[in-house]
Amino acid sequence: MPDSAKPLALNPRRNIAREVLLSLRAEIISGQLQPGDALAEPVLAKQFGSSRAPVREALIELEREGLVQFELTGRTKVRTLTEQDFDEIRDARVALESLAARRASAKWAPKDSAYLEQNIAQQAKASTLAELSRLDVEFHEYVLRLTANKRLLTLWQSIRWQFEMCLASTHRLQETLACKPHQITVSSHRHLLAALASGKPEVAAQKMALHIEGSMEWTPSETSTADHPHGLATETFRR
Amino acid sequence: MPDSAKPLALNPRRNIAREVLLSLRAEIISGQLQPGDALAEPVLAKQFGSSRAPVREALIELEREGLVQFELTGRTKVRTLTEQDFDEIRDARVALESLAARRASAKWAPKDSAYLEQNIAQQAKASTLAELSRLDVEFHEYVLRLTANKRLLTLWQSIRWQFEMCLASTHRLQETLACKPHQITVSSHRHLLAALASGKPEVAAQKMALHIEGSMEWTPSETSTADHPHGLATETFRR
DNA sequence: TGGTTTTAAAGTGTCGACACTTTCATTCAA
DNA sequence: TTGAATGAAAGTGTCGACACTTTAAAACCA
Repeated sequence: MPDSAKPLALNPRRNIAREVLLSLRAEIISGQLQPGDALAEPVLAKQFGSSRAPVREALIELEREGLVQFELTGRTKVRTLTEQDFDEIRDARVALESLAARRASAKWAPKDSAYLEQNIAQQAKASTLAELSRLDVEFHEYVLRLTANKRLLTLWQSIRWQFEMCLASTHRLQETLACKPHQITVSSHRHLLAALASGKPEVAAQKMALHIEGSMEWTPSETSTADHPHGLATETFRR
Repeated sequence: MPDSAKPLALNPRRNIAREVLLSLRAEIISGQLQPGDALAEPVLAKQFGSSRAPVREALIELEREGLVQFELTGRTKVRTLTEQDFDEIRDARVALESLAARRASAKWAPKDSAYLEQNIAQQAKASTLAELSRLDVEFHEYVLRLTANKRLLTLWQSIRWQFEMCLASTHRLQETLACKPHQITVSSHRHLLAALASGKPEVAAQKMALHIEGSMEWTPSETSTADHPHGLATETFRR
C-alpha cells in the first residue's frame, strides 16, 4: 500500500508528556499555580485525563527547569523563589549571556541589527507588561542563538523559565505601581544593541553583563521570604 | 511502638532509577558503551533486572547530560561527540567558569588556596590519566562550589559528564602517545591558582578562560566525524 | 479538654501489559 | 540478480495495579 506521499514524514508519536509539561509550565508562570502548591501525580493525571507516567515525566522536566521542587519525602511542590534565588539567576544569566554577546558580536551581520531593532520597536509599542517581557526574552534568545552553540543555548534555556517566573511575579506587583516604564527597558536594549553591533566583542560582553544586572533589580515580592532549605537539585534524581 | 531513635531518619525510598543512571553513565564514560551503541529500554531493563520505568528515567537524565541522544524515531543511542561538540563544551565551560572564577576570587580565603594546592600536589603524583583528570575536575568543581551559587553549579554539572566523556576518550588515545604530560596540567593549574588567589577578580576570570581554552585543544578522536545531525535537544522532550 | 495512639487516605516508586510504530529479514515479482 | 512487498521481531508511549511510605484525620485514654 504505497500511501499518498509519505517520504520522510515520520509519524509524530503521541506525546502527552509534552502537553502536560507545557500546560503546567504555563500555569506556574502565569501564577495560576502558586509557589508552594502541591503537585501530586495522581491528581494531575486525573486532571489531564492521562495516566501518571506522562505527568511524572513532565514533573521531572519542570524540576530541571527549576519551576518545581522535590521534597525529601518525594512530594512535589511549585518552587518558591527567594531573593537569593533571584540573585543566582541573574548571575547565571550574566555568565551565559556575556559570553554569548562576545561570540555573537564577533560574527555580527546587518540583518541581526535589523531584527533586533524591529524587536525594540515592538517593545516601544507593547501595551502590556507580559508582551514587553515576551519581547525582552526574545531579544536575548536571539543573541544566544546567534552564537550557534547548542550547549550555550541549552544551558540558557534551562534557567529561562525561572527567569520568566521572576519576571511574571514582579510584574504582578508592578502592574499597579508601574514603577518601571517601557522607556527604561527600550533605551537599555537600544544601548545594548549598539554595543553588540559595535564590532568590539569585549565591549559587547561587558555591556551585556551591565544590562542584565541593571534589568534584574530585586523588588520585594509577595512570596514569603520563607526559610525553605533552598534545595535546587544539585544531586541527580528526586530527593 | 516508639522505635529506637527515629527522629528525622527519613526512610530512604528505593531508587532503582538512580542506580541505573550511575551504572550507565560509568559505562559510557569508561568507553564500555561506545558512541552509537543502541540503548533499548527493554534490554537494559532486563540487564538491570528491573522494569522499564526506572531505565526510562535514567535515559532521560542521560540525555539532559548530553551523553545520550534521542533519535527522531524515539530510539536512543550513546552520543557521538564531534570536534564541533568539543568546541561547544569548551565555550560553555569558559562562560560558566570564568564567572565562577570572578566570584570565587572576590571571596577567596586562605583555606581555598590550601585545598587547591593539595589538589595540585596530588596531580603531580598521579599515576594514571584517569586519576589526573579526576583531580582536574575536582579542582574546577571546587571553584564552582565556592561561588555558593547553586544554579551556576547545576549548569556546570549538566555539561560536566560530556566534558568527562571528552577527557576519557582523548585519554584512551593519549595513554599510548603520552603527548600531554602531567607537568603541563600541573603548572597550568598552579598559574590559575595564583590568579584566583590574587584578589583581582578580573584577572582570575581571564586566566580561567585561558586555562580552559589551553587545556581543551581538540585531538583527533577515534570516533568517526560522522554526519549525524548534531541534535542536542534544544526542544524539550524526546524526538 | 488535651495529648497520644490508631486508622484510613493520599502519594510515590516500580511493575507488567497493550497498542502502535519502526526495523529488519524474508519472500515474492520482474 | 535485483528490487519491492510482506511479515515478524523489537521498541516506544502510555496505561492501570500493587507495595510501601507519608500525611491527615479519627479514635482513644486520661
